[in-house]
Parts: sequence; structure tokens; C-alpha cells
Amino acid sequence: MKNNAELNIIQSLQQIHPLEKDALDDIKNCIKHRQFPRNTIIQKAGMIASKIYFIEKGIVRHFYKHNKKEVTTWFSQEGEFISNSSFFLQQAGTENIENLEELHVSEINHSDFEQLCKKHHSIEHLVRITMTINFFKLDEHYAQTYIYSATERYNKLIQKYPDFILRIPMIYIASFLGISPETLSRIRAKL
Amino acid sequence: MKNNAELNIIQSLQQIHPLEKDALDDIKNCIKHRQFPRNTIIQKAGMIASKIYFIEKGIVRHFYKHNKKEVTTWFSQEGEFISNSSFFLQQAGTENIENLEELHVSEINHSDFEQLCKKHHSIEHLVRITMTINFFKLDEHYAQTYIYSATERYNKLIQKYPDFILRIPMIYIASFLGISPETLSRIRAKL
DNA sequence: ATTATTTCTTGACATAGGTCAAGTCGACGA
DNA sequence: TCGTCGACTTGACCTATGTCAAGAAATAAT
Repeated sequence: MKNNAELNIIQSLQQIHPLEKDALDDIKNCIKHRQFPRNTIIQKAGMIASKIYFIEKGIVRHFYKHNKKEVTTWFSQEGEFISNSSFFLQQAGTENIENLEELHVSEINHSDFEQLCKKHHSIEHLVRITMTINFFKLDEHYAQTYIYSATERYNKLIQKYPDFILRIPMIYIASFLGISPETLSRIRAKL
Repeated sequence: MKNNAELNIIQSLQQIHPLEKDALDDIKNCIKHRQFPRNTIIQKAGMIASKIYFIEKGIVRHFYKHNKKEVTTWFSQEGEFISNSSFFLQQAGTENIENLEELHVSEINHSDFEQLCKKHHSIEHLVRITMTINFFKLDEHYAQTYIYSATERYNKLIQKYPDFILRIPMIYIASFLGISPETLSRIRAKL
């Protein structure tokens, strides 16, 4: 299993948009470092998420359950926030989130998060930018689903995220690509 | 053809998040009202979008071209902004946008838009909220594509947006649902 | 190490939806 | 009123991918 470097939330945020000392201090005061053992359900459908997580180390999958089947729709890893509708909209959602490796996060609870955004324009800006980037990542991913065949999508995915093969069970990669595990296996056999 | 009521950007924004007079005045000063005749290409792949549009009246489709085929991925209508990556990221994108009816918009150019966000925390907040809502709309739409059959997706779509049938040619609805026009025609025949 | 699980692969068959091609229908302009 | 063009439908056939089932390989547990 690959051992990715641990990332720091403060440094990562600064790379997206530089923050003044005041804002950084407030963020630091809200952060709680936390670890979850492998295969923990971080977010369960039907619950309201009270925390947002910045991933320092580890990888998680976002998935829905439908008729006893699970559909994986996204992966988040080091340097990313675990974006989930339940946290941002403060509503019970249908998304589940599970970590696939031991997970190290910085956690901020919802009221602190909103407080930070309200108090510091620079933080609100950073959140806006991050949300924008995530929006178009999602958009691009799904546009590709329309346009490319299963084989092309798989090739593009491993080209862009080579470590997914090492870190994520095939069954979830298949689901993310919108195909069955058997089809993915056959695609891989042909390479 | 259905004749939807014209919407006002100021009123619509206030419903998302109330803005102080100062911010509203600045917005008003940046807005330019504009109309496009039916079937105008509002945004062309490869170009950098310099304007964002709020739709007062009309409906547009977002589409990609791939091997001479067009793939429609989204529709935007009255009360919505035409969100496109090229505008927000200020990069040439691969998305095209075409209006399907005579289109009335409020337009704001990119530098004014950024200026407004920078000057008024309340506007930055509003943009963040709007982006968040759009993100999860997109997310939900695509999660459904994984989970439901073509027939189910069509039924859910017309239930949620009954006027799409009246306003959008079937060929684009089919594309949006990720199916061929023939398949959509067969689905409709069975109802 | 040995066993027990989980993960991945392979085969046989089924099917949703795609493609190509030929209509039909209806709106709009001459 | 007729003709034309675009939008939608229908039929015949095809193919990518799904499903079910059995086995191999890799991981984890004892």
C-alpha cells in the first residue's frame, strides 16, 4: 500500500488563497486533529453532517445505496476537503462516506465554519473558490462519462490518478466509472 | 410555446441572501440588460467567457462537441445564472452554451463581478451559497444517472421540470438523459 | 504457516440501449 | 394551399455492458 505524505491544512489553504494572520489564527483555534481507523463510515445517509474534514492523509469514497446496491460517485484524498451536501446545506442527505485507509483529518464543526466565513471575508472567498473548483471538477468528470467509452474513462482515470489502482479496490473504481466490476476486470485484462 | 414570466435579478438575489442597499446599488450599476435572439451561441468552446448572465427570461442548454456529436449536459432557465467554468476560472473551456428561446439577461462582466465580490462580503457569500447549491444539484443529477434506468430518469425529469417538454426539443432532452433520441421516443410511446 | 475472507477474474448468457434507415407529422414560409 | 424542412417515431438489427455463477488470487486472521 502506498504511503502518501501527510498534508497540513494551513499550508494547503494558503496555496489556494493567501490568508491574513488573523484569519489563520482563528482557523487554527477551530481545528481539531482526528484519526479514524480504516473503513469507518464518516458520514451516514440520513444524518446531518456537523463537521467538515480536511484530509491530511488517507482517501475516502462517497457512495449512495440503492436497492441494496452501492454506487460510488467520488473519491477525496490528501489536500482535499470532504465536500458533502449534508454539511453545507445542513440537511439530511443520501450520501455515505467511508474511508478506505487510516484517515488523518483536521476537523471543523459547522457553526465554527460558518462563523469563520462570516468573520473573515478572505475565508469566505477561499471557500467560494474551492467550491467553484470542485463544481467544475465534478462537471468535467460527468461530461466525460457521456462522451467516452468505459475503456477510455478507465484509461483517463489511471492516467490522472495513478495511485487509485493501489489505494482503491476495483469494485469501487468500477462503480465510480459507472460500470460493473466484471466489465472493469475485462477492460484491465485487455491492456 | 409557454410564456414564462420575466424575473428580476435584484429580487431573485435577495431571495437567496438579503443584501444591504450599498451592495445592491453597486450591483445595479454593473448590470447591463441584454437580449439574444433564439438559437444564439452565448458561449463558444475555446473562448474565455467575459460575462456572466442572469436569466430573466428564456432557457439555454450547455453542450459539448465530441467527434461531430453534441452532448447536452445541462439546462439553465429563468432565475438562474448561466454558470460556466470559462467565466469562473477565466480559462478557455470546452463547453458551448446556446439559448433555445429568445433570451433576456442581466449581464455582468468578469472584472466587475470580481470587484463586487471583493468589495462586498455579502455578495461573496451569496455567490458561495449559489455555487454550493449548484454543486449539489449537479451531484444529485449525476447520482441519479448511475442509479435509475432511462425510463425512470425521464419520468423524474418531467415530474421536476414539466415545462421542459414544451420548451426543449426532444433531441436535447435525450442527450441530457444520456440516451439516444430514438430511445427517448420509445420511452415516451410506452407511457 | 494455514485457513478464512475478501477481491478479482473468467465464462456463458441476457438485455438495455445504440445505430441506421425509412417513414410520419406538423409548423412555417412562399 | 402547397411544399419544405425540422422534429419526432418506428422497425430491424447490433453491441457494449450487465448478470449470474464458479473459480483463482491476494489479504488478513489465527
